[in-house]
Amino acid sequence: MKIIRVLSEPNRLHIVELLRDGPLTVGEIAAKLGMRQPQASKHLRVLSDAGLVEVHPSANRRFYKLRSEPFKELDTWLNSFRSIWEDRFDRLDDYLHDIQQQEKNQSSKK
Amino acid sequence: MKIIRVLSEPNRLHIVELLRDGPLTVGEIAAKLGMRQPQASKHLRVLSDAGLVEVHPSANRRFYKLRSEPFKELDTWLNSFRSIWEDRFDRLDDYLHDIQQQEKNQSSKK
DNA sequence: TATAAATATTCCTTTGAAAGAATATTCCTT
DNA sequence: AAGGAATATTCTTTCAAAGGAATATTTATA
Repeated sequence: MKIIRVLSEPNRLHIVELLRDGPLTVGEIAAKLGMRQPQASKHLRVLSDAGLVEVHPSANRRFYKLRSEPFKELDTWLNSFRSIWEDRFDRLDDYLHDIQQQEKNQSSKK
Repeated sequence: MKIIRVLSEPNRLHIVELLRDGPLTVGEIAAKLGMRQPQASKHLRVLSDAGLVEVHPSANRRFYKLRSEPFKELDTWLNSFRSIWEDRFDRLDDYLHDIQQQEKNQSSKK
């Protein structure tokens, strides 16, 4: 789950969202994000090391493009939580409520 | 997308995965993760501030439980990247699957 | 080949967040 | 009311990672 750690940096999240619409060069990314080129390169290095992007050199420039695997992985992980928001979990509230009642009764029992 | 920044800390990711199986108290979490109680409390504070968990006090203890909204939000965000890893052939299947999910959600919403 | 454009790397400084330790708070039990 | 268990908070220290600035590298073109 490297993707989460890597995307926790706001600029990198932004870069990934830019690349959602297609590959871009370093310069284009730097310009769109209002950052200097070295910073863009550094963030792209981190993204590349984590496997989130791949590079396609073209003449002078380098196009960065999203890779799918990390997103698939995140999707799989997220799916393991799906039962939580499909509201099968609400009876746990009742369970906790029962616990509270039991303890209340015990304490007032003597 | 606070959820990504909050889950970038490994211990917090671990806590969330523990809570996937149901609510736990601070002490239980600290024990299972081999960390000291104050650290557990501090991480839970961060998770709580970000809306990832909610608290259910019960006598001496406090049960922490996952909230669904941030996960839904992450799911929505992730879906905006789905075209990247599921091109042309699978599109129809995904569309149908999404429709089914939507109907499921609607019916459980009431 | 020299120069310019695009990109990468290195070094240094700064900053934010996590850990550690001690203490405070809350609530139950006796 | 006192003591104890569970949890929260505060303060300090530590450390990794991001930014800034300068420079190196690569590739194209004159």
